[in-house]
Amino acid sequence: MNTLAEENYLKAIYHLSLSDANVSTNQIAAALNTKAASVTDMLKKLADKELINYEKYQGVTLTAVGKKIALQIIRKHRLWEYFLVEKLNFKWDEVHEMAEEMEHISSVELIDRLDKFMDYPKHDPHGDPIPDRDGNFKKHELKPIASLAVNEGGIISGVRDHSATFLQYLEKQQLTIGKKITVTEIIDYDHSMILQVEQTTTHISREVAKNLLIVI
Amino acid sequence: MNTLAEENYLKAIYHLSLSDANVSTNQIAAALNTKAASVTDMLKKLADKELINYEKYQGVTLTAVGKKIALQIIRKHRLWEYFLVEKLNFKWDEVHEMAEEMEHISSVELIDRLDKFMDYPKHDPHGDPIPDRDGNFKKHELKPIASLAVNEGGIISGVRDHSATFLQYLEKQQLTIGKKITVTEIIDYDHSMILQVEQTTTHISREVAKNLLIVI
DNA sequence: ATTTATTTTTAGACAAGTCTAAATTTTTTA
DNA sequence: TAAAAAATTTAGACTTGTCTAAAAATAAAT
Repeated sequence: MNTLAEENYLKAIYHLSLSDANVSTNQIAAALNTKAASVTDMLKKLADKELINYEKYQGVTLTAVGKKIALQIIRKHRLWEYFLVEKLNFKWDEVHEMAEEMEHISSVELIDRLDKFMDYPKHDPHGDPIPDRDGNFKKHELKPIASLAVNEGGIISGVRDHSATFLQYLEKQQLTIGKKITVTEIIDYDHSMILQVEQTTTHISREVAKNLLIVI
Repeated sequence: MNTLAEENYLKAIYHLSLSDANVSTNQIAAALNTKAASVTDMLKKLADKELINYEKYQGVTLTAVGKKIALQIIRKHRLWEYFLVEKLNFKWDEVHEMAEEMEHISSVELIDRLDKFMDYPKHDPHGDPIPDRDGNFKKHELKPIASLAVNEGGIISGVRDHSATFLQYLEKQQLTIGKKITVTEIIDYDHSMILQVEQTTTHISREVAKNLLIVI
């Protein structure tokens, strides 16, 4: 199998390649809190194992095999997050670090049984889709609240920022997954938005509106 | 915290020190499938961290701190084994390897919540006691069936050999935790024993009788 | 009580993964 | 399009944990 470091690189490359097809050395270094020189060393090893396509100075993409491994790790991460929240009653801002460790437990049988135990959840506590055992998942169309006009709305279904502070803020404002929201006003000056959230009214900054995702 | 290797050494030393107060380099090497030279290196590191008492050529004992860490790891191992068997329906001979990985998940809060989720089990699927969060557990008096005389008996409550092949054999013979057994005959020639196990009669070798433990 | 055998430690080496500093390539900008 | 800036790679070093081979210490045996 692959080492812990290799798994973390593949996962980071996968996530980064969602926004940029070609992932750069510096992007990876930033994501993994390491130095560009270290990344270059590892990229060579991953290329030798044919898990990434790598040309010096040109950035990387995952091979089919590399992508599959990355998706298995993400599957494990998200299933464990679901377990921690739904079975052990952790809050959604508390589970990331633990899942970072748990995603490296190797047994496939274990994760399939965990999936069954929880009745095959489709999304983790932050709304991110959980790939099935073959790495497939359907990405529903998420858009940031910031992209809405007045009187438009939808169901809160995901976040772009997964930091604990952002999640805690949302929790406090009751802006959690599943809530129905409608934009009632957009302030010209700073593009902040006033939302109708079920019974109540909330005022959010553009920063927040950009990081909170809905499905229409 | 401690590295994975350090944790495995502490755990191995703990287990070995149950039979020998002073644990030798070679015993540790055998337990961890490594070489004596590697063990010596690690013993120096653990001694520097004051997790073991180590005098060259004299073997080692755990310090109070080292023992506490070892017991936390064993607590985690056994709770995860219980989870795998009771919640995910694995068989008792399938869980050891998975728990070997899971025992290194660091969060104490996680393991305490897992403990609560399962309603504070006292024993793992093999009958071994699960230490509480402070490392305490009461060891009930287990004795091998081999030590019994005719007409004596008890409740199967543990195993000395944790290998999958032994556990599978016991499963097939219905010699599982909780079963009440009585010795009906001991064969002089090979010290094998005939047992009454609930409704049925089973013949076991001395080898098996030495590795199957009961409480009277 | 020496010699022999066993156990343990030391010395030196290696792989994985990381780092800093310097060199090289690519990109940007004037 | 040449010079400056930014990004990337190379070179060499360090740590952790492991190994083999040789040396040293302890235990066993004649």
